[in-house]
Amino acid sequence: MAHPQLMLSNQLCFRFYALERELMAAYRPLLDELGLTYAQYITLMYLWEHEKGTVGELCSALSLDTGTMSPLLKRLEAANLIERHRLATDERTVEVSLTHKGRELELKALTIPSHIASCLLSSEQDEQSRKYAELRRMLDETLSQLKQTRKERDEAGRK
Amino acid sequence: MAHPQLMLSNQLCFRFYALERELMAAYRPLLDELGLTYAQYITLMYLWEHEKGTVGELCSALSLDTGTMSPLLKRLEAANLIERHRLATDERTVEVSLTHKGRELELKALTIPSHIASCLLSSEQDEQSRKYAELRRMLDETLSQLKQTRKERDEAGRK
DNA sequence: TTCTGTTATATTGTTCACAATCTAATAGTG
DNA sequence: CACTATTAGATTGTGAACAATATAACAGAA
Repeated sequence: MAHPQLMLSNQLCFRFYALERELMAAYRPLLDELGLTYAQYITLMYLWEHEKGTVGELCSALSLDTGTMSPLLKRLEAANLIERHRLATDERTVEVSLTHKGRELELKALTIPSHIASCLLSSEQDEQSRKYAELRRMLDETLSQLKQTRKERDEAGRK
Repeated sequence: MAHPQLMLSNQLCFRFYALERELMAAYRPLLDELGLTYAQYITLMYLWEHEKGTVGELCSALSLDTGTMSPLLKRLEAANLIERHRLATDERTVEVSLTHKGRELELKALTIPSHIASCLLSSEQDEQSRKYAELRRMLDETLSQLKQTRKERDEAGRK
C-alpha cells in the first residue's frame, strides 16, 4: 500500500495546483474575447494601474522572471497594446507603456472580475474550524464549485 | 485612476496564481534531486498508490489532458521509470505501470512532503474571520511564508 | 581612464498546459 | 454485416514558466 504522505488525496499542494489550473480555465473564455492570456491580462492590469513601468518592475510585481516577461511583452507589443522604450537616463532599462488601444482594453476587461466571482462563490457556507483543515476545505469547495460552474456553462453553451 | 476591481492587489485569483508558482519553486530543488518535475512527481504518486492505470485514468485523476500527459509519459518511459502497453482487450487503451526503478523512487520521495510542510507552516496563527477575508489572509500568509523560507534557504545555500 | 563587477534585459532550451486535430479501434444501428 | 458515431491516445502549434547563459550599459576602484 502507498505511503499516506505520498497519496494524492492527502496533498495540500496538489489542491493548489489543481485549483490554479481550474481558475485559469475559468478565465480563458473571458480573456479569449479580449485576445489575452492570463499572464498578459495581469501585465496589463499592472499598467492600467500604474500607467507605465520598467520590465524589472513588472517582473517583480508579478513574480515572473525576464525569461517569461520578455517574450510576453514582445507579443503584447506585436498586438499593439504596449510600447517599449529604453530610458535615456539608463540605456539598460526598458520602460513599458500602454498604447491607446491598450488603455481602451481596460473598459472591455471591467466585467471580468464579477464573472470570475460568480464562478468562485458557492451558494452555501458554514462554520469555522482549525486553520489548515479549514483552508483545505475551502480549497476543495472552491475547486469543486469551479468545476461545477464550468460543467454547467459548458453544457449550456453546447445547446 | 485604475478601477478597483482591476487592481492586482484586489485579485484573489492573482494570489492563487502567485502562490501556486511559489509552491512549485519550493518543490523544484527537492524534485531536482530525483530528476523529476512536479507533474511527473504527481503522475508517479498516482502510480505508487494504484500500481498502474490507463492514460485516461491518469488524465482524469490529475486533471490534465492527453496533450500534456502523452509527452510527459513518454519522458518518464525514456527515464525508465514507467512502461506503456496497449491492452489486449481494447487496443485503444494504454496501460501505464511502474518499472522497478520507478517503484524504488518512492523511497527517495518519502521525505519530500515534510520538507514542503516545513516551508508552508508559519510560526504563528490567530483568530478566525469571514470566509473570503480569511482565505485571502491565509493565502497571503502562505505566500509570504514560502517566499521567506525560500529566501532564507537561498542565502544559506549560497555561503 | 581602464579594469572589474554588477545590473537590466534578452535569448536559448526544456517542460508544462491546452486547444485543435488526427488516427486507430471499438460500439451501436439499421 | 456495413456504416456511422464515439472513444482512447497521440500529435501539432502557441504560450507560459524558468534555469542558464549572453549582451550591453552602468558603477566603482585602482
